[in-house]
Formats: sequence, C-alpha cells, structure tokens
Amino acid sequence: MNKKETSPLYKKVIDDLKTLIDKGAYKKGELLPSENDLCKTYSTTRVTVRQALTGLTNMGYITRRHGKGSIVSEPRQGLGILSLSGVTAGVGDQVLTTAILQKQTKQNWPADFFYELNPEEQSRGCIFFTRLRHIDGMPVLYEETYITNISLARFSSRNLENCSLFKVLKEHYKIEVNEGEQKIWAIHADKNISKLLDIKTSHPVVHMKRRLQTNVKNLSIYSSVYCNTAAYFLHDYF
Amino acid sequence: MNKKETSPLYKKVIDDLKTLIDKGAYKKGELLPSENDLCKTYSTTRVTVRQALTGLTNMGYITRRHGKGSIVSEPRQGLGILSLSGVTAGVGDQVLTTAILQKQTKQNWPADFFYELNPEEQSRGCIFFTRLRHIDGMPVLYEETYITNISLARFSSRNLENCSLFKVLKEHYKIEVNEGEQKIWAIHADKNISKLLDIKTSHPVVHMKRRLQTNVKNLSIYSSVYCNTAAYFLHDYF
DNA sequence: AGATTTATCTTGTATATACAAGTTGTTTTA
DNA sequence: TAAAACAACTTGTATATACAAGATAAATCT
Repeated sequence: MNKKETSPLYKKVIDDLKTLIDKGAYKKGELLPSENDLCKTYSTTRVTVRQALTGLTNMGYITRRHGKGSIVSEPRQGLGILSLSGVTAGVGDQVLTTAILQKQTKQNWPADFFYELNPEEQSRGCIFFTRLRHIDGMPVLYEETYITNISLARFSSRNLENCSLFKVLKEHYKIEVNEGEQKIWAIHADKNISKLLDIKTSHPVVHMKRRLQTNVKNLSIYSSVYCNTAAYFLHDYF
Repeated sequence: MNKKETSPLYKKVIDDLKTLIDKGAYKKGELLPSENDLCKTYSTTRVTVRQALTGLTNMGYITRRHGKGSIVSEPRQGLGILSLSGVTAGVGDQVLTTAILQKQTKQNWPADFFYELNPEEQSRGCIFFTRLRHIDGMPVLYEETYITNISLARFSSRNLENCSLFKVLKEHYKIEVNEGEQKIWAIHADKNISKLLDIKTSHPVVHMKRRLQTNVKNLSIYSSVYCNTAAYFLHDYF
C-alpha cells in the first residue's frame, strides 16, 4: 500500500476520502469536510481539493450541493461500473466469493474475438482466465477475462480469488482503468452457462461484453460476463 | 436555442464542442484544438477550458492524452448512459423512431413504486407516460417514465415523439441530469411486454429500472425499461 | 411571536501564473 | 547514416486569489 512519493496530491486526497467512505467513517448522507477544511488539512488550495472532489463525484462516491457541501453517496466497492447488489439487503463483500475455474494462462487471442484488436495487441497475445462469483454460496456471475499480455511480473501466479482483479492490477502494477464500454444483452442460458450458474437451460441471463482501457498503453481488459439476475441484479451508478 | 447570458463559460465550451462533435466537425480519433487554442478562442484561461474538457471526458465525448491532446471518441446522442447500438452498423438517429403509447398525464405515484420517494416527491405526485422505440420499424424498447410533478409549464402538451425527453427538458426548462443509478435484470417477457415488443412470451429481455437525478431539487426521472436485445444491444460508455 | 435582515458558512465560477512531464519533429552530433 | 540532443508543442499538477451565489442560523426589527 506504499504511496509513490511522486503521486499527485489530488489523487492522495481522493484515495484518503475514498478509504474513509469505504470504511464507513463518513456514512451515506453525511457531509465531507468543507473544501476549505480540506485545504488546511492538505496544505493546498481549493483548485486542487476541488479536482479531488470532482473525481469522487464522477466515481459516484459523493454528490455536491451548492452552498451545502459534499454529500456522501452509497459506498461502493470496485469501479462503480457494474457491481452486484442484492434485492433484499445490501450485499457486503463478505458473502461474495470468487472461484477461479481456469487459472490465468498466456495464449493467443481467439480468432473470432468480440472486439477489434490493434496489431500491437494482436502480436502480444493475451492472458486468459475464467472466474465464477458466488453470493451466499450460489453461483451468480460467470466471467471470462482476456488481458493483453504485456508480461506482468509474476502475474500468472497471482491469486485472483478473493481480492478483485482491479485491486491486484492497481497495487502490484499501478495499473488503473480509466475508461471503457460495455454491451448488454438478455439471452437464454445455453448448456454451458446453465450448468455453471446452476439454472435451467433457457433461463434468462444478462450477457455483457466489456472493454476496459487502462492507463498503460495497449493494455486493455476484455471480458465476457454472464449473470443470473433471478435473485440479484446488476447495479450501476453514474 | 438561446443561451442564458448568465450560463457559465465552461458550459458554453462544453456545449459548443459537443455540438461540433455530434455534427461530425470533429470526427472520431481526431484531436480537438489544444487547451491554449481554446483559451484564445474563448478569451479565458486553462483552468476554465480544462473544466470543460474534464466534463466532456466524463461524458465520454473525448479522451485525453498527456502531451498529445484531446482525442474525440465515438459520437453519441443523448446522455451516454445507455444508448442503443445496432449489431450491424452504427444506428443513426434517422432510423430510431419513438411512439407515445400513453401521453403524459398527471397522477399519483403507484402504491408499490420501485424507488423510495421522499415526502416532497410523494405529495407532488408524478407525470406518467409510456413510449415505444422502434429501430427500422421494429419495436425494440418499451419505456415507462415517471417524472416528479413540479408543474412544468405546458409540459403535458409537449411532443416527446421525435426528440428525446432530455432535449425537451434541457431546452425548455433548463433541466439537466447530473447523476443516476440503474438496476439491470434479464427476464422472460410477460404477455404485455411480448405483445408490445412483438416477440414470443418467454423471450429474454433486458429489464432496467433507472433513477435520474436532475439539477432541480426534488425533480427526479424514474423509468422502467424493457428492451429486446435480439437484434440490437444496449451500449454503455464510461 | 413572527417576519426580515444580516452574517457567515458553504460551493460555483473565474483569472493569472508557474513548472513538470509526455510527444513529436528537427537539428546536431558521432 | 544512425543516435542523441534539442526545441516546441501538448496536457498534468499546483499555487494564490477573487467574487458570485446557495444555505443556514443568528440577530434584528416590526
């Protein structure tokens, strides 16, 4: 968790506040310290503090009200892209477990890959692995992931089970996702999917194809996701 | 299209660039004028220009590269939340038509409404209407919309057919969406939905429930959306 | 007591400036 | 010629400052 000393101040402010919100130090609906307070805390000016708060706003961590302050939104794990939420109560991390079905291995891109690849990516090949996420022991989400092979040290031996892929990429390789796109369909589960998610064939599932672009050139993360939304739904903030 | 003279400069810059991108004056992959160029054009400073460019980045209109410039992304209509894209070619606006099934009427909120309402919203009631969107004449997306009733002048008589609801809200009432959330399920089409979307019962469809918050206090837009993703998919950038 | 004003918080918008650092093409050097 | 250095662009980060405008509670006035 060591902070690069050259890391910009506004990012440190984002990280600090994000951690406090995730930890529950600031709860939903509460106000963050005012911009001027944060200026004093970090010995900086409002432009920098506001850059951090704008970032948190875009991540969905807070909303801001003119004359009022920065209001903490629902805490969220991961990227805030498409996280899972339970219909009953808020599903905490503790009940969400991930099993690796196929361990990450280097290989060539599939011939009929679902996104266009540039020649650079094409030549590098990819790392492929599949995971199955459970909530309360029930399989809910199956994910096939392809990452451009840019020879990440020891990546093949990393354990992606408990912590998220994104955490590993960020903490060990300083790789962060900065944009992406996703396509969404509703489909009937085929034989394979229905077996994995333990549902009947022809049960409707959400199918997503995602492309996540990182701060590293030519390093994209592609994934194909299948989700059983019978008991849970996909939740998205923006 | 008259610009409020008190509208902030950075918003004007956003609007101008957005229009130019949507019109195709700047095409995908091209570079926008540099920040310093934009400063000269608008007689302002980089902080303001960057505020605009940050906005456009978050809307998904551009991506920025250190030392390079602001690169135009895929042009997108609407809010960039979840727009429709064709599987074959990019679906232009021309083929997307919208039919009003039930015209907007003032009424009370349903007793079992799918989002929690605050007392203020509850007492105001809502405006309800339903729309069916077609691509190439085929029904693809059915949408039930609820807007908090804050007595928008002449709103009940507005035509929401061709232009988007968001355009009407913005141009006539200066209402803009600033955040929101959505929940996504895959379900079997029931009798009603299958009839509307002209598909067999039990055909899988994407069901979304959305809450969009606007810049006007207590004015939220709620919608329940059903989408046939057999020929098209839901597309999302972030 | 109840309405109005005021003071003081808050965030929103903006100017002016400086240097760091990534990108690219040109020039110089070996 | 090929590599290295440089210049001139670009965006990234940051300081310092100012005034506008929304929110709120205390102080004042009727």
